[in-house]
Amino acid sequence: MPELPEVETIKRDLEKTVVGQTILEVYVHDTMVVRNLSAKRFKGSLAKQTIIRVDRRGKAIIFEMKSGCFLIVQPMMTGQLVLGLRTPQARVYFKLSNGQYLNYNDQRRFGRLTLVDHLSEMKFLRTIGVEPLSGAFNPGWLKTQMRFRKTPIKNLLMNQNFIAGIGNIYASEILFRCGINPQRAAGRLKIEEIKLLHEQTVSVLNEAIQFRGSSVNNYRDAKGEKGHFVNRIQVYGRENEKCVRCQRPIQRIVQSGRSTFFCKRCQS
DNA sequence: AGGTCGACCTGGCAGC
DNA sequence: TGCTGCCAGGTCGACC
Repeated sequence: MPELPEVETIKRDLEKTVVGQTILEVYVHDTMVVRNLSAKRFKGSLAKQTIIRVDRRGKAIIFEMKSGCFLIVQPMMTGQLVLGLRTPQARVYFKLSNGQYLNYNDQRRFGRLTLVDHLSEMKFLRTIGVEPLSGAFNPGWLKTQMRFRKTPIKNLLMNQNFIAGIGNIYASEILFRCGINPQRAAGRLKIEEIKLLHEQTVSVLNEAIQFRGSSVNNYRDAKGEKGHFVNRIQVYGRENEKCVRCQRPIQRIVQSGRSTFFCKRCQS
């Protein structure tokens, strides 16, 4: 599912269309995706609400309502927020005052929609780490925070309480561009490597946003379209294919239960 | 506290 | 054609 660039793409598209719209009706076809309230209260609380702002934190999209409450959407692996006509597979959909529907689709049903009065009610938002595209994420901060961390650098990049928004695809891509082996202990990186890691994290994420994200499986943006960054992915999902730099086969290993793709020769 | 693992779900695909 | 096992972009709670 979507990582930071995909969620940011959805957020920017939605922002243009839904800000100022009023939710006329809410339909909950699958109560499982609404976690903290009954479907009835969820519908009752959101009906007639006007959306005044759309935001993103890590891989979550946040809708702020005029009354002051917030709808947080975590698409997880297969969640999609698609504007337009009603989609038959929608788990939840919102009828907007401009006549459009905002559909929440989610094949695997891992995703969740949460309604709160204060963002701090959500543990996910209380503990989430630094936004990698903000000024707070810089080489000095990274150096201090990485010291003494024994976990492999790839795991640390994916730790949402450390940096917000990097998932399995971009973690592999960032490390390939840096020439850093994903199994290295985070605390053992040299200062030049930390600077490179910072620089490549920012540039990979920005480039992916520019290309409207990656579509590896069923990611779709708010218009229901695929992203184009998939054509620029150099290692993720390319086990046994030739490394673009040295032509040797890309390796796949498993770290904390997740696949990691890298080039043994180019990443040390 | 830091770190790892299994559970949560559905569906596509490879192999038999 | 079926069946089985494996795999998938994330997060949480339980455990060491």
